[in-house]
Amino acid sequence: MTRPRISEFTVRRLSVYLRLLRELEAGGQEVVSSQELADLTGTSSAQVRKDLSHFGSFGKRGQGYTVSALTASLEEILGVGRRWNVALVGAGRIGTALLGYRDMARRGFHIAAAFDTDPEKIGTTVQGVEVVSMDRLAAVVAEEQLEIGIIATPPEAAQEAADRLAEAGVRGILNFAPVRLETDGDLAVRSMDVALELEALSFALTPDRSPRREAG
Amino acid sequence: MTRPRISEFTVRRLSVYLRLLRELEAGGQEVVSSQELADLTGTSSAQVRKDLSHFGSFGKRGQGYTVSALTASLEEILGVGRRWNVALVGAGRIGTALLGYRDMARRGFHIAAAFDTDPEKIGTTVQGVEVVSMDRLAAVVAEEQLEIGIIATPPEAAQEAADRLAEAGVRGILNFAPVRLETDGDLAVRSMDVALELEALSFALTPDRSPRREAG
DNA sequence: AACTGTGAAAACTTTCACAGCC
DNA sequence: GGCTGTGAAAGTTTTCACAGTT
Repeated sequence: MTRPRISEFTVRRLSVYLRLLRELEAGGQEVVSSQELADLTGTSSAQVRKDLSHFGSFGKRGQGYTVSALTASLEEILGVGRRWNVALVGAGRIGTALLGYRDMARRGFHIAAAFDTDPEKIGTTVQGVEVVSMDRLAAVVAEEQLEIGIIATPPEAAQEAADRLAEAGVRGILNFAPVRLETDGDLAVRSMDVALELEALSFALTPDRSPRREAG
Repeated sequence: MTRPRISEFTVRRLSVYLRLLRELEAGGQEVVSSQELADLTGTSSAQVRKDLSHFGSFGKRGQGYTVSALTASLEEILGVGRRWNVALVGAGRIGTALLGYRDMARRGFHIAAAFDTDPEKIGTTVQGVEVVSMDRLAAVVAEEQLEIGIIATPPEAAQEAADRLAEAGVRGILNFAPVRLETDGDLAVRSMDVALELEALSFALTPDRSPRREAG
């Protein structure tokens, strides 16, 4: 039996469970039930059990889950028990904010180099990371075995950044530019888009004024 | 007939369609088909038509959609044809990056004030916006009629920021802190979480090592 | 002929509810 | 008694496929 395709929803929740489990572990709690995990992460106990069941059987009936063991299992499942080397493209404000995000390194995501096209920036150091010319992207990605790329460029430069990262051998991209990236199917891509989220809020806060079918 | 609950998926896609339509309009294109919209935004033509059908009938059979008219309709549906006044809580690196995001203001989301607790920052100006003490949050939100709050604080300060924003009368929150916010049901909340997205990439790039049932 | 709008079918996700184990 | 693991049911989203309109 091959692993059934795991949905994005499940993966997202596993991350949330893991974050909580680490807090519980730091607080000295040794055992946790699916109900408690659910209450603290905003889902249902059945959902927690179903999510975990895709990967195996981690609890003891009548008892619950051992916090430390489940933490370790989720780290292995998510692949975060290791170091990921990351290439950042774009050393502007978003890039700088990411470079200063200490949590990222603590969680195993190490930004090895920041690439930019601005000659003023190249050669400088931002938050302790060197800014390197885009021309050297392929070489540095190969040399330092960077597997994940973060795109924090202006929108018009994002597609080329993605192309270059993919060609250089990166296997996943986190995209902050508000554009849809065209990529090969074997490249994992996720996007974060502030404008989209704000528009979703705007929709939620806007009274319905759209055309409507009559009743009856 | 009341409007059926519109899913987050649909809202997200409407935003994407709108962004594309604006580009097409700027490029002088007058008519677009659901197929073209789908190809350019990465979905299916049936999905485009179904999404729009929740709000009315915007196209002409045999012809397609008038770009300018559909743009205007989507702006009205999403509620982005107006100005939204925004409160930013946290004037650190993420806050600064957001303040510098020119697109936000151009799209109608105006950050009116940035709140912080750091006495060093209060009174200064970041990207043209004044940094104000958290003590004045309620007063400023009321006075300037701020309806949306953005939380860009450290995680441990996020819940209090949310409570204060809600109490001050904000109706929606965009949360950048990696915590789950407890809020009243009538407050719209959306979260953006870099760590979660990176872990989702990590999962996608990690070969399956989880326990497995035997075949047969 | 081209393309929309939409019920019906398929696919997917969540919840239910209970057997099984501690 | 308490709690997990899991099939089955319910609910949600996407895709299909075609009648209807220009």
